Amino acid sequence: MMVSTKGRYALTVMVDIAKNSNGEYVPLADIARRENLSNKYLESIIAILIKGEMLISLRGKNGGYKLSREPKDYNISKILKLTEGTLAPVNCIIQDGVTCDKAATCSTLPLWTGLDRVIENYLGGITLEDIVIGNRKKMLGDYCDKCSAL
Amino acid sequence: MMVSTKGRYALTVMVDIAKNSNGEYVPLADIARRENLSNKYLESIIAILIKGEMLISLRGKNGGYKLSREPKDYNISKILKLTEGTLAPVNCIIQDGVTCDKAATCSTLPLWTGLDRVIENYLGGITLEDIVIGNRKKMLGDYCDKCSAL
DNA sequence: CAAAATCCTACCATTATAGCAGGATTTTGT
DNA sequence: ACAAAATCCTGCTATAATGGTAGGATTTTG
Ligand code: FES
Ligand code: FES
Repeated sequence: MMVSTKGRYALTVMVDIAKNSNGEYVPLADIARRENLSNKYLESIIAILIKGEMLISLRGKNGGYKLSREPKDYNISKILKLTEGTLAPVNCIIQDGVTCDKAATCSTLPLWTGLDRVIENYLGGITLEDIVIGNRKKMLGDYCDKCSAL
Repeated sequence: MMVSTKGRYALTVMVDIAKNSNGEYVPLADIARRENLSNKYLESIIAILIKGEMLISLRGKNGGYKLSREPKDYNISKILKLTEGTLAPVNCIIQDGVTCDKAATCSTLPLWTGLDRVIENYLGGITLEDIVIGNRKKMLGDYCDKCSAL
């Protein structure tokens, strides 16, 4: 599994806030109830999103969380990398680079590098807005005969 | 991490045998020495490859392992799925289908489905031969302006 | 000043990962 | 016949990651 519940719930939270905040702060309890997720677990995930400046928080009464920008200005790849640490398909590849002593002679490395690029290109090309409005064409694509990646 | 050492080593083994067998059976110890991997761990991984009919084994003196077909007839996606169990990027998606009670109303599901397809299309389009001969163009690709997935 | 809400620190159970050990079995070459 | 070479099988183990939980401190509003 490449994306754990942490990353998945993080994205769910972002989508929930995008849909339910009208410039207002959305309380954690509301999100947890709507998405049927653990209050406490969400709290720890949201903390990461705040440190990564994906969300803005406000304490106290009428507080909660809201987006720091427009949905169209969020890139899914960045949201997932923030929470998951990396989206690299193998340990030989870390964010922006290769870390493997066998890299110089490894014949499978180009495969992993290629896979990493395909994933990054896909997720990097989709925005939070695409998910909110349900842009199925962009997410599910239609067939591309040139590179057969979609 | 989407592909653990199990899948990575499995692929390494396949490539090693493809390169070093000339129709002969290749002994485990030789593979482990060449690839600098644990004898015993490889043994357990190779057992999976045999059950999945990726390799043929022969016991006793002059025994070892060899490919069950031509390198060009192995699809990387299948090799990795066999050893990893699944390549699905999230738990909501299992081999050939969706398993999530929220699937019907989930707005992020199309994203995961799309990602799954992109991965499957990439890995499914590359063969063991591509890796053995170092077909960098196919693995690393050149830019596709239509779907931007490579 | 109380209620509503986030923030912070620490803990914990379960599962997956990455192996290791030892002996049983099969086959070949002499 | 028999020893050497090799796979096969069963079971074990240490470490890390996952998926949470608990409890209280702090901040803000009405
Ligand atoms: S084993 Fe790490 S790059 Fe190939
Ligand atoms: S949470 Fe499983 S499909 Fe969206």
